[in-house]
Amino acid sequence: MRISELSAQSGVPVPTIKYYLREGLLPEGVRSSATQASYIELHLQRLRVIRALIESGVSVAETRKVLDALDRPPENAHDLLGAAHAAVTPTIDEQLDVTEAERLVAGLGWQPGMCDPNVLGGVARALQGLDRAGFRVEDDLMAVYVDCVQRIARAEIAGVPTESTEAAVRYVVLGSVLVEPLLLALRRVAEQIASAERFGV
Amino acid sequence: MRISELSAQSGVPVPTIKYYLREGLLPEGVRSSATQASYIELHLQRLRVIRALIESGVSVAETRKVLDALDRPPENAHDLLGAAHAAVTPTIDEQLDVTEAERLVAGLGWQPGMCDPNVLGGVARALQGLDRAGFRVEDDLMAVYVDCVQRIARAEIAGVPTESTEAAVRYVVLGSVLVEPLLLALRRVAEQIASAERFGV
DNA sequence: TATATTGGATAGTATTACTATCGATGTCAA
DNA sequence: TTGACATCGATAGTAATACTATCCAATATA
Repeated sequence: MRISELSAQSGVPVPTIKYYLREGLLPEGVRSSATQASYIELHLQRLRVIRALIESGVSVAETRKVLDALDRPPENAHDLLGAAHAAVTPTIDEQLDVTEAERLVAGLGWQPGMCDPNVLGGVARALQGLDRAGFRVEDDLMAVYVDCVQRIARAEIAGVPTESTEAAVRYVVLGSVLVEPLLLALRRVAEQIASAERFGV
Repeated sequence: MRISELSAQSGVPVPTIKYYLREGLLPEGVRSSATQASYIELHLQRLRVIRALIESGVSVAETRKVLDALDRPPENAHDLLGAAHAAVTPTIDEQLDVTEAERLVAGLGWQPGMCDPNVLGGVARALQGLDRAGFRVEDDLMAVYVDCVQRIARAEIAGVPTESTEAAVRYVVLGSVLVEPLLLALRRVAEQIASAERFGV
């Protein structure tokens, strides 16, 4: 497959594919001469993953990190998940108070050192944003949030395929990132329906 | 309060405040002369909301729409939620197939016309992204997602305060948008914990 | 052999979210 | 009252991001 066919099959313009090659998102094709390289099905798949990530709001730089995690999977599944999360979680600054976040995730069975500091910091940052905006989440609602994410996470982790590392890697890395827009979109639909139920159409 | 004090109190630089004024995110202060305006507590609050939204990943243009919904609330709470969702949901293009999305949200009690087409389209777009990336969500996991967002949405809508329109507006508009980062962050922590439980530390 | 395509390099563009500067006007402390 | 400083409003500049366009020499392909 030449680059023009890769473009036709994927719907991604040739200059954009070249850009992804330059940025290291897409591995080079097999060079047959100075001005020829051939691409295979793998490149097409990868290109689709790239588009899905970018359209999910993941930046090019983060996409590269996610793909790196896909390509060079850490020793075990747990570190792999950490790598995927680290790729899409901005690093936090030091002066963020995580005590409230720690208290909150204690309800998830969290104990010190149990997860990536940046991921915990993400909770702290979200709480800070709510607080600064003067928005308070009631305790019982927060309990619902915590309980639901726990159910979701357990169902997700229970479903990690074990037949091949390859499959597990895809599942964990893509699942943690690509499902996010789905969850947010579903929540909006559910909110509109619940609102219609309560306030009439 | 002069603009410099507004800046000091909020931590937002003066040129940025001027930018928000220009963009219509922040209402003008009371003009006392050609080169003087005074700002009140309301401006400080509004500025904090603006920062919280923008740091949640909402664009300036979307933030303006969210704030418009806060300021000129529609007749009823249901339309209000729709306005908030519309402000942060990109409009979808026509050639998106929503049949799969409709089938999915049927589990939420959805029926045709029950929610904003763009919000439903958001589900369709998320499903398309997963599909294009070759990622399949198993039916039982999807059922957990649907069940959880329903529980979350019902708890949220049940908690809408009724004592004042002002409070209801804040709750619905900010709650639907500002809670998103919190949910995603909590899910990541829950995933890491569930992963640690399953695969050992 | 004529035409088209490719790879690689470089430069240009559109958008977003600020950030800086300026001049006329205005405030306030000494 | 005088002089330093602040403010408003307008305009222009900047940094980052994600492409998009153009060019050239080197092949392919018809």
